[in-house]
Amino acid sequence: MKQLSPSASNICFVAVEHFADHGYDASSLNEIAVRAGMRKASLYAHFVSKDELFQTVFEIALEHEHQYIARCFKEEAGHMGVPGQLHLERLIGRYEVSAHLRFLLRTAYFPPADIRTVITTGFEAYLARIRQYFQSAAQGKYMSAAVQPDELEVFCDAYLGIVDSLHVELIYATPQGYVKRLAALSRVFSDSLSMLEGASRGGVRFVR
Amino acid sequence: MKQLSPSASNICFVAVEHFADHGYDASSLNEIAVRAGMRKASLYAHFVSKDELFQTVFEIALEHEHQYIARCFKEEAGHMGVPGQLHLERLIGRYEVSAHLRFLLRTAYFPPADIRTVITTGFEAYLARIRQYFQSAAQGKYMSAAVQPDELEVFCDAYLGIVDSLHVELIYATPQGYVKRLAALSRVFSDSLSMLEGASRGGVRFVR
Amino acid sequence: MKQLSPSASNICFVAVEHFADHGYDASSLNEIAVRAGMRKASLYAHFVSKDELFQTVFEIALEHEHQYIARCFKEEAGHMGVPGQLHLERLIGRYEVSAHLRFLLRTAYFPPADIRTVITTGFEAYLARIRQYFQSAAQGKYMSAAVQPDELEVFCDAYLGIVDSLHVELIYATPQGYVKRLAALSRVFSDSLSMLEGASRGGVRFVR
Amino acid sequence: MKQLSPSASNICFVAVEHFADHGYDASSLNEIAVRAGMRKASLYAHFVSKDELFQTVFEIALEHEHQYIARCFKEEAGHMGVPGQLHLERLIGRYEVSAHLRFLLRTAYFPPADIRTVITTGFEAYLARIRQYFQSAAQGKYMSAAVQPDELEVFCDAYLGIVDSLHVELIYATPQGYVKRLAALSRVFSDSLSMLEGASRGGVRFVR
DNA sequence: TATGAATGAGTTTTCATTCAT
DNA sequence: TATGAATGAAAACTCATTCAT
Repeated sequence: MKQLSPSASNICFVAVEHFADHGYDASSLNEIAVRAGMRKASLYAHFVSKDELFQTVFEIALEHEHQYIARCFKEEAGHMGVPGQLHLERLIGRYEVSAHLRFLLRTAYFPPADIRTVITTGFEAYLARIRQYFQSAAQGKYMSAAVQPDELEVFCDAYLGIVDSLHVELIYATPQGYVKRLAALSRVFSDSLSMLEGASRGGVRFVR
Repeated sequence: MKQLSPSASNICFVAVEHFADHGYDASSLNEIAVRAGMRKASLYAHFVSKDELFQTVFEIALEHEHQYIARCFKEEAGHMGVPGQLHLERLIGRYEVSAHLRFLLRTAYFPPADIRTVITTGFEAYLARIRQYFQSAAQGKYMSAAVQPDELEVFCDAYLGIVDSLHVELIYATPQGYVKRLAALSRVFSDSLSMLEGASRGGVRFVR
Repeated sequence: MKQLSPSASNICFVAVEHFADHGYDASSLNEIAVRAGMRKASLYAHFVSKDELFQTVFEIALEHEHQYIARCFKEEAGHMGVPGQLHLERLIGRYEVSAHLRFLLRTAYFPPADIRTVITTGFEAYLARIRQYFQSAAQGKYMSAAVQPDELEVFCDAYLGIVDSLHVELIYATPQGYVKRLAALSRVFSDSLSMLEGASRGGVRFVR
Repeated sequence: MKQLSPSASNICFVAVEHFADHGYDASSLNEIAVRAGMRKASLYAHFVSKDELFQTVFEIALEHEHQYIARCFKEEAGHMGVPGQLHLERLIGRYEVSAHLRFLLRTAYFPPADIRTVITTGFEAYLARIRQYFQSAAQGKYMSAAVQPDELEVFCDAYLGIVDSLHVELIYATPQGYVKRLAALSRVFSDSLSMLEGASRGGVRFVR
């Protein structure tokens, strides 16, 4: 990712919000420009087209969220509890705070037709990263040796499924809905995890 | 919902597809008209505005999917297995076949700003309906008397969470992804359900 | 002027108001039709085009106002006072009450380009009629033999000028303005008339 | 009134003519643009809407005619003769020469519904200015001390009435008509004025 | 006589993009 | 790097008119 000038950065900063709120089609370069403190034509000194701006913003958003995910799982490292729990719990706060995440989800779910591939590729990498972190955490923690690789795969899939489910809840529902859904899915998830180990040793549960 | 003339119906038929594929903003009345075999101006003999067309299409889509859901759960009635299983398994087929469902999800997740409320209200009713069916199925089946109301609530929440998770998978991912996710979430879900009953009687599992 | 069917009459009745309020260009056949209790297409069973409707309405309006003028001057016949006084005094009431008059003035002042000639010709006939009535009244009353023909002509011109001046006041101003203007112009007019006869015989004045 | 760029000025120059000839509704931005040597879309670099263009043109027209009126009465200052005479005599020339005046009258008489208030307010100020000038001239000239304030008011009203009457004549009639009407109203007006002073000193007459 | 449906031409307006400065 | 001006293309929408029924 190439380095951006301060002006270009500022444009991107404004643009993420705008694209996140309105989507690609309903976003106007004019509005973005004005909010960035310049005229529409000036954007073209920084980006060759709406598409390029959008893609740049996408890369930045990806980068931001990649790093966020890394921090999130790093912080969790020492903790007990179900792997990935911290990430799930913080998702709602992150969503409110990070236009990058809001942009990312909107764009990933319904990418502009012309750049579908780029978007899809990027977002899959993002999810793969989450999966990777979860997997490591899961392996590193309590599942040590006993767990079969294909069992692990199942829990990775389920975890990502839960992540997406919460994403959607964030997109169209209320905070109360999010909390309920998080509780429900966490419960189910940890129930299942606990069965892995056998009731004898006592399952790990998400706690809220 | 008022009765539509054949022409108006045809327009809607074309429009669902179009809106589902491109979203509200990127859809052009011109294209819809041409695909419906008429000129742009003729649309206005049937719908007073793009908004009205869109909302009509939304109502139709809701109606269609309401009925689909009803059929789906009705058919499942006699079956054994986890409640709502049939719905989940058929989701991918439905998504491929029903522009109404594709339209519904896209619209619900990112509604046009001007009619957000209408859309949200309608979609919440749709989800509430699914929850209702699941709940009935769950009560009617194996959970009989023993299950506490708040436990049931949790499983309803989890079920809807799974539904949304699969929706998202359908929207941005491949069929393989869908199958894996369905398996994973089903496994987790039925694990958790099985714990409800106690290991003694042997848990019910989703089977694929 | 051809006889109109009841439906056609009703359309015209609605149309005068509409044209008077919005002018030719800003009037829509759709609105006129709806207010006349039918659909746009049905208008064409009665009039071959917007133009023809407009012209028919114009003829009707002319006819109405011709008759009104006749009544007005006839009623004045026996009265003392300045000739044409009654007409001037009643103008404001007529304007409020008669969409035909409002239509007539608007149309005469700014006729649709395509039918300028027709309109102009018609309206000039209307003014000529007023002039005629005024002239007769003037001759018949106190100006008897002594007044030179060219003097009479001047007062005719002045009278029509006053009429137009009041028309304009009605069009763009308030009732108070009308009253003031009427008083002022009447005063001036009767002053001048009174000089015709010489102070000896005592001038006739408009009185309000 | 904000300063206009040369392009914007040129557009306005073209637009006054167009609006004066066709009125608001029958004027097309496309035609105005083309006559101004540009494409339709370019207008929007200078004016945000048809309304804004129209209002700007209205302000310009008002300004122009305000200044014209000022010049007219200033030039008359030294003259003998009836106050406001010069203005009346030059009206026809002004009307032919000044699209601004033609625009002003058309717009004032039948303003677009949406901006009626703005138009009315502006035009009333224009008329008030004329009245003011006339009043000063009348006071300054021969009416010195003897004339009662309410008498003066009457002549102001009459003068404005005459102005409007001539306006209308310009709008719908021929130059010959104008000349006749001017003569007639001037005669009547000066007759009445002359009565003010008493026959002894000899009245002032409009002469043509 | 009335109308639902269709349509060509035209409306105002928006937008991404270009280019000379 | 920034911008004012211009523009082609397209948007949503309106309108008078036609025509089969």
